[in-house]
Amino acid sequence: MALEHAILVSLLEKPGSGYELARRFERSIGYFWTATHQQIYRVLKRMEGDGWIDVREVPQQGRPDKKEYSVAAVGRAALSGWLHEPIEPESVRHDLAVKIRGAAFDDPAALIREVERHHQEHADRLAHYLAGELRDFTGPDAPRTPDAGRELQHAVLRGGIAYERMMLAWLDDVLATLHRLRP
Amino acid sequence: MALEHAILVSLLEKPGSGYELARRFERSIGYFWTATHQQIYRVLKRMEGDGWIDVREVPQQGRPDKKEYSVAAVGRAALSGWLHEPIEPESVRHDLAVKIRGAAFDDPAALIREVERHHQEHADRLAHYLAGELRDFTGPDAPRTPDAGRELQHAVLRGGIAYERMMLAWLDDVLATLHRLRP
DNA sequence: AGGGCCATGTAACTCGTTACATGATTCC
DNA sequence: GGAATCATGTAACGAGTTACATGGCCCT
Repeated sequence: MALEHAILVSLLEKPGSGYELARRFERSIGYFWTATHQQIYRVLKRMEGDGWIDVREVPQQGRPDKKEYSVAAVGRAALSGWLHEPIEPESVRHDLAVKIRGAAFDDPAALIREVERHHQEHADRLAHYLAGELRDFTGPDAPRTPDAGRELQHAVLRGGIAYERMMLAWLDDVLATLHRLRP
Repeated sequence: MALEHAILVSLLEKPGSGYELARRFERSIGYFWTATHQQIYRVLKRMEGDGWIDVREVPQQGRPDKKEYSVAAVGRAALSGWLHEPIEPESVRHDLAVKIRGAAFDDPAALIREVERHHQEHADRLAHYLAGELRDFTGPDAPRTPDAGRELQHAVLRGGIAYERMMLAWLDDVLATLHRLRP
């Protein structure tokens, strides 16, 4: 539902091709929304058909030509409309929680490795976000000029950081529980 | 991908009908997985066809008859297999984060109401989880006998609690940011 | 008489994932 | 020579959402 809106926001921040959008969804946008290039190309087609975005063919040397998309007036209006209508808080989906409750009917100790893997993955993500924060917001090379857009991006990033820290603490808790259950 | 496994876990904890499963997915299971009754009935059909679960028609008085499902040996094996294969940590999806970044191209102050609504909703969920924790795990009426299944359920619930607390703190942060950006 | 709960489902649609496909350039 | 990056897509399938449908019981 919100993929088209996420694309609009990203294109407003900076116009770009489907490929570039896919890369952004792997990086900065990735900590609150994910999408593959297949999905993105499909949605871009539809958005173009609906007049939400404009395309510009950009010939390039040494690499394939690309289509650069930018937000049209209709798209901006669509985004504004969406921003003003209320949405429901997301419901969470945690495969791992299903596994943890399922472990009661299997071998709980066998889950330890899996939980440790997840712990590592979240630690990596946290490190990545913290590096980004230092680079773009709190480090010495970060811009000092006040900018609403940057402030809001930073607030979202802080959300990603808080999420990863919470997950790490909880996974520690789960690991302790699993160890306690061992014979 | 994990809905069928979530159903298996729930049916192992206690057999029940599609309707009862739907209710559980609104309550206890709801803090790590959601599903509507339409989805559940569809998947139950498939699982029954695959021999994962057994059905028993239960005639009732004063209410419609129901089909009580329980996990068959094949289903137990399927769950065990799934528990032993690694899964990737979930990627997050946050509509609200899209909105916050989008607010830079609209009126940031208009988002305050929306963020406050989400704050309220998460506060409600937290209160609900804490009440459940007191009732089932930490209160005076909670069972005292050591039980691996209960320990694991409690660990998952602590995850839900940690998540809601994190969200509340982050939404406070976002609100402060939005107020700071006001003229 | 009307609303809510119990109980089961079908149908249509959108969204997301996985696999397949192509082709040039750059770097090691 | 082979892998990685840039760049765009199609096709098939599985998962999730929304709307519609039925019908009896219980309570006010």
